[in-house]
Amino acid sequence: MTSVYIDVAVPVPLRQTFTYTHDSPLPAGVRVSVPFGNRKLIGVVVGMLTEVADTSRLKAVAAVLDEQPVLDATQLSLSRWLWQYYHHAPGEVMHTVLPVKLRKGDSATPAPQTWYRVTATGAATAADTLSRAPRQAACLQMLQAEPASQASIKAQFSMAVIKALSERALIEAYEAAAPVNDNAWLSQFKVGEKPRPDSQQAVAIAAIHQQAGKFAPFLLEGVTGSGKTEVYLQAIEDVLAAGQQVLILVPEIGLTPQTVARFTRRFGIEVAVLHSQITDAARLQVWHQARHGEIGIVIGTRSAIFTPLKRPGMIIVDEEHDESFKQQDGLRYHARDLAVMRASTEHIPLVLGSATPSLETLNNALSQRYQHLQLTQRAAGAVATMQHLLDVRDQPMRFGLAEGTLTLMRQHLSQGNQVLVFVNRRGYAPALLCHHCGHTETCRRCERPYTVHCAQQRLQCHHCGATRPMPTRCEQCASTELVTAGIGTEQLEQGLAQLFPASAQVRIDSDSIRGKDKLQTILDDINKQAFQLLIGTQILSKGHHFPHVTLVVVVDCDGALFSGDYRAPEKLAQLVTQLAGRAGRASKPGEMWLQTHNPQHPLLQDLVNNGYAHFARHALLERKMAQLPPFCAQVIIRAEAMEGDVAWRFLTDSQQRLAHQHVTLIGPMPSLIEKRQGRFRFMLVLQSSRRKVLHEHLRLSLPVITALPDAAKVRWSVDVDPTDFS
DNA sequence: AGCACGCCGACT
DNA sequence: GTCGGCGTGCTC
Repeated sequence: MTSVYIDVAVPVPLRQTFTYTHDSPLPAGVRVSVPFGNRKLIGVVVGMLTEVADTSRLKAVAAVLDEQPVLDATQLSLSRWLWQYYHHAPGEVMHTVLPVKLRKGDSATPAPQTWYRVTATGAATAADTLSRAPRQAACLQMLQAEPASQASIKAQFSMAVIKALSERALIEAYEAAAPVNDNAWLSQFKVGEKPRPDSQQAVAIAAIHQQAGKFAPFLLEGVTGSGKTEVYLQAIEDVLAAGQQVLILVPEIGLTPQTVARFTRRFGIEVAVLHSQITDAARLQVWHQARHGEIGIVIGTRSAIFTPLKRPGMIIVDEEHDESFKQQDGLRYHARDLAVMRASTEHIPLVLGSATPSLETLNNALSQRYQHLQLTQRAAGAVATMQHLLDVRDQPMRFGLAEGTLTLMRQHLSQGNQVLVFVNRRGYAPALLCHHCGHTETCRRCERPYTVHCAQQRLQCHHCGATRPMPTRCEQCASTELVTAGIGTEQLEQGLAQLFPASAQVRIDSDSIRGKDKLQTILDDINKQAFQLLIGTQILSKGHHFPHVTLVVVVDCDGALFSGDYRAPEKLAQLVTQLAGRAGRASKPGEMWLQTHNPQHPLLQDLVNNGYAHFARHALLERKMAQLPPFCAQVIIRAEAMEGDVAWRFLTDSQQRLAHQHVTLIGPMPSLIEKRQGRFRFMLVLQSSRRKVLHEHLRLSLPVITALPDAAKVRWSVDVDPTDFS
C-alpha cells in the first residue's frame, strides 16, 4: 500500500502543524478527521510532505470530510500568512477563517432542498380545469413551466395550495441540491439614479477605475460630508457590471440598515450582510453564495474579510482608521492589513476610506505606496464646526467642567439647542498633571509623560520602562495640586443632572445600547429633541448625525495628550474630528470646545487651527523622530496570572531569551489596566526598525519561550502591531 | 486547549 | 481502604 504524508492544521493552540499518513494524496484546504491524543479533531490539510524524518509516531487520517477543498487558494495563502505574521497556531487560524458550521464538521455542500415538479397527470392537466381553485391553477401553471423549490413557491402561494395539488397527485415533492446560480444577480443589476460627482469625486472614481484588474491600494481621504460613499458606489459600478464581486468592510457600529439600503437601492441587487449577531446558518449561507458567485456585494465587519469570492473585483474598507478592525483576542489580526494582503493576492484594487486616516495608512499614502485620493469639498448644506480650546488651568471645576464651559452650556440650552458632552472614557494611561501650571511629569530620557500606576504609587515611563516614586509637588511651580489626567469622569453624569435639572439627559455608550434596535431608538429620540443633554463616549463619533446639537464639549483632552499610549493623541484627534463632523447643520452651525490644561500644546493647536490632515502629518513627523510605529515594528508579549510574580517572572525570563542586537525590549511592565478579573497583567514590548529581523527573531524564540517552566502557568499571548496597550 | 497520569486529604 | 483535588506533560 502506498502511503503519503499529509500536513494538517489541527485546532489546538500550538504553533505547529501535525503530520498524518494517508493512502492517497489530498489537496490543501480539505477537512479531515484525525486522531489527536485520545480524541478526534477536525483539521484542515495544509500541504503534503514527501519525506518525514521520524515516521514511527505518525497516525493515519481517520476520515476525509470533503471531496473538494473548503478553502480556496486565496484563503489558504492568507491563512498561511496569518499564522506566520501573527505567530499564531495554524489550527486556530483555520478556525478563524472557516465558518463555525464548517469547523464543526457540517457538510460543505449545501443541504438539499425540497422541490416540486408536475407529475405525468399534472403535465397533462390543463390549468383552467381547476377554475374553482384559481390559486392552485396558477401554481400548477407555474410548475408546468419548470420545477421550483418549496421556498420559492411559498413566496407566492400558501402551503395549503401546495398540499392540495400534491393530494390530487398533480405535483410531487423531491429532494435536490440548490442549483448554483452563478452570477444570477447580474440579471437584476441596474444602476439607479445617481448624483453627478463633483470634480474631486470624479478624479477619485476615474483613478480607481483605471486600476481595475490589478492590485492597487488607494487611500481615499475625504472630510465628513465630502461624499466618500458616493465614490465607493461609482467606483464599484463598473466592477459589478463586469460580473465581479465587491467586498466592503465597515466598522462594527457602522453597519446600519441605511448603509446597506444605499447599495441595494443603487444597484437593485441583493447585498449579503455579515456582522457579529448573524446566526451560524446565515453566515454559512452567505459564505456559500459568495463562494459560488451568487451574490455581487458582501458588506460586513472585521471577519467578513474571510468571505471567499469566486470573482473578486474590489475590496473597500470604510473608516479604515477604526479600531474595531483589529481583533483584540485570540488571533489578533488587523482586517485592514489583511485586506491589503488579500487585494494583493487577488490582484484587485483596494480602497481605504476615512476622514481621519490612521497614521499607518497615511504614511503609506505619503510615501507613494498607496495612491492618495483627497476629497476636501463638503457637499452643499454641510458646514464645518468651529473648534476652540478652553484653558482650565486654575479654574474651579465642577464635576470635571470649568465655569466657562458651564456658561456656554447654559447659553446653548436656553436657545433650545442640544449640547453634547463627550467623555473620553477609554482607559488612556493616566498622566500626572499640575492643575496650576499644566506641567506634566515627564521622563527626562524619552521626553514622554510618565504613566501613573496607582496600585504601586509610582510613575512609570512606558517608552523605556523606567520608574520613580509619585511626586507630591509640581517640578515646575512646586504646587501641590497634582491631578491625574484621563480619569475621574465617573461623577460627571450625576453632576450634570444636578447642574441642569431642567434638561432631559441621555447617556450613549456601549453599555446603554445593548440590544439590536436600542441605538437607533435613542438616536431617533435625540433627533426628535426628546433630550437636550447628550453624554457619550466613542460611539457618538461614528456615523450618526446630530443636526440639533450646536455645542460639543470634550471634557478631557489631557488624558489623551499625555498618555503613555503613544497612539492616544491620534485617537483623540480622530474622535474630535469625527464628532465635529456630526454636529450642527447649515442653518445652525455648531461649535466645539476642548477642555485642556495645555492650550499651547502644538498638536492640539494644530488640530484645532489646521484640522486633522495637518495634525496627522505633524504627528507622523513626531513618530518618526521618536522611532515609533509606523517607523518601527512592534510586538507585545502579554502575560496574566492570578499571582502577579509568576507572570512577571515569565516575562523577565522571556526577555532574557529575546535579547537581540536589533531588537529593543521594553519592560516587562504592568499593563495600563494592571489587574483584570483578579489577574495581574504585564507586558513586554519588542521593537525594531527592521520588521523582518524582529519577526524572524520572534519565530525562532517563541519555541524557547513556550518551553519556559512558567509558560504553562500563565495566560500569555503575542500581539503583532498592537493598537491597544490596555 | 483537552485529557491523561500521578501522588496526597476527607469520606462510605 | 477509596474518591478526587489539580500539578505537569504530551498531543503527528
